[in-house]
Amino acid sequence: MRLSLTTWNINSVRLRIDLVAKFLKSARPEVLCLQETKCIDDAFPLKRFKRLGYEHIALNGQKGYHGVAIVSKIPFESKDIRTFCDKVDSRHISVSFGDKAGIARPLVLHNFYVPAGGDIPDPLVNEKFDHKLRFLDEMTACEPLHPRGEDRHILVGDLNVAPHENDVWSHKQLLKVVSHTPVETEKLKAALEAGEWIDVARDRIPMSEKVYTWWSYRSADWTVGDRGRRLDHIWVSRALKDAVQDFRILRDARSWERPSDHVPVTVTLEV
DNA sequence: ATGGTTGTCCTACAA
Repeated sequence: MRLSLTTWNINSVRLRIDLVAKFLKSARPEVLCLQETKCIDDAFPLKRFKRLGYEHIALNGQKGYHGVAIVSKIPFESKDIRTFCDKVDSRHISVSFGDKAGIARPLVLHNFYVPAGGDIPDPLVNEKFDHKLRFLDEMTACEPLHPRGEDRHILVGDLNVAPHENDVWSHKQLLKVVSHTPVETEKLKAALEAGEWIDVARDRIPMSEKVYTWWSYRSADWTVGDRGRRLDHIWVSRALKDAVQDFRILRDARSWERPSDHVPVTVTLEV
């Protein structure tokens, strides 16, 4: 069975529901993981997704900020929500796929929205950066994020860290910019290694090649200088490494009308 | 150059 799965920080699902519909109609992934939905669950555009054929929906929203969702064409067995750093922020949701979807060996999917961390990369002065670092530490320590043996787990989301030199437009110029500071990149790599995850983008694309999924709104023309960062990630457990058939970043979506600053990132697996 | 833009929801705040 082909399972295509997209992660996309949508920066308000209500404002951009037409862009989401446009994407789903053309790409038709089985599963879409959204971050920064920015609405309470009662305000989520459920009917629109159902009309598009995405009838199975798991929500963890909050008013105005953050918010994650998983919308799916195939049914899931169970849903789980975790909290981090003793906050009620909506930054995680997970589901598992199994018999109901015709999948014999279970698949567990985690969708994350890691704190952005504010502007100043010093945890002593900037509480938001401190929160981000503690959040990453908790991810590393979180036992359910340590798939072992034949466990088939997928972790996606806006992790708000660009871990490698070629995950940013200028390694040198971004070393003191939140998202690419050594303390963050080391903590993200620690989380990856603790779970023995495969970073699908870097498993498929040579380290020497620039790869971005986000371009700031704070420039008149996002294409000038191609000043992007790779903040959105898809990780799979080792048991799924050879199941990966395709990986793509829909860069074009950054040019759509009233776009999100992030673009959809899709993996296709043979499960 | 130390700016710049966007979204939520009403005034700053988070990203």
